[in-house]
Amino acid sequence: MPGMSPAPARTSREAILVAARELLEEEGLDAVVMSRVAERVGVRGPSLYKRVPNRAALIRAVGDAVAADLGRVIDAALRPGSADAAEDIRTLGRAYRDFVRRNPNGYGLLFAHLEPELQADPDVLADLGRPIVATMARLVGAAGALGAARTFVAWAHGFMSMELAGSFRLGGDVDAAYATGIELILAGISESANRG
Amino acid sequence: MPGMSPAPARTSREAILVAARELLEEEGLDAVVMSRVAERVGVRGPSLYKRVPNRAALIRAVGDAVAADLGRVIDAALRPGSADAAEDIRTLGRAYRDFVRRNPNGYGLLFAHLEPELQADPDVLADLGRPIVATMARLVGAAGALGAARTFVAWAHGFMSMELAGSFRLGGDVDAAYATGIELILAGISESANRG
DNA sequence: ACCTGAACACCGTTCAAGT
DNA sequence: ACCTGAACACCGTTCAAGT
Repeated sequence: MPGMSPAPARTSREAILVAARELLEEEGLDAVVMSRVAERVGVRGPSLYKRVPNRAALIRAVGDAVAADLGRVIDAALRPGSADAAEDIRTLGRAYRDFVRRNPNGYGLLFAHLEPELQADPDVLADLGRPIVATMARLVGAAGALGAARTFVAWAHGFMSMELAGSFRLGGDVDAAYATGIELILAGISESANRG
Repeated sequence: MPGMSPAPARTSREAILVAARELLEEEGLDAVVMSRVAERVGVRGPSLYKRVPNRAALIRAVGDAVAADLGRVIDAALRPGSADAAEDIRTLGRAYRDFVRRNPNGYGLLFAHLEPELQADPDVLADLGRPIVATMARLVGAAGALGAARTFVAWAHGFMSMELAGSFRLGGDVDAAYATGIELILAGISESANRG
């Protein structure tokens, strides 16, 4: 028949991304091996290169997908019209932690310091911050919003980074420390806003 | 002569660690390749296995060395007898950032989420926190010290993690954001301490 | 148009043979 | 006792040949 390909596609870029992300979460970044990804989607290693340029690009694309999911989580927590911005930040803090614990290795990809060619699109990451800045603006005004958002995000990210790395080894309740941290940051934010 | 080795050592574990750390800082973790480390110390790849069990152990040892250096930086900033604990925390915050910027890839090793076999000794990392908790105890009392230290360290680590990853892309002055963050955290700490 | 096996380069690691 | 080249397994990537 005219228009019929001599060899129909047996997989898709989407299936490859899903397989790579599963492998990442199940066994870590080292397990994301081209031949293993290929096996999961039913082809051989070399066939992947029809859909992705190379392994680094595949991993970057997985990071972009994780970032997109995280963006949806952030947007769901922050309703622009809500009356209580501080409560939105609390909701965001909890949702953020839930997301990271459900996607630990994918999240690790977003802020991995190493090997820039594996890094997700920086513009996508920057966009994650915008709704948080907007919510902070409702809390402390436009002038202090960026600084407040950066402090909150740095704290939340640092906390999760350390929790995932198993760095909380001095005892105490980690759940409680997270809740305390949110309140401490919120207190510091309103304190700083009142002073300046 | 009796007691003389048939083949004298041409390198040392220490030299290997130094070479690996240099390579890490100069070109990143992927550049820490056994044959390249060996070249720097004047032997061939297989000879390294007389001094270190394997690449993962070598990288863990580099991480331990970085952690030890960071520990000295922390101890230098926090003088147990000083009158002003809040000022000690400010000093620590600045010293911490300076250290991370001088050792970006080494620091990245300490909190890399990926590949647990590359992770530095968790007990060594935990010890880094003890003097910080002690300083916080002077600031807010023993009860809130651990929570305050965790919030501060999570923020500082998160900030540096994001700065290294190039995640601050919404404009503004990053130096100022760091200084603001320290004050915000300190304000939140005293606020929380006064309340509870 | 896509898939495959063969091939190549690169790297971690082992080991027998040298000194 | 340590060093080395050869060898092996594994992986990313390319490519000629199939359909």
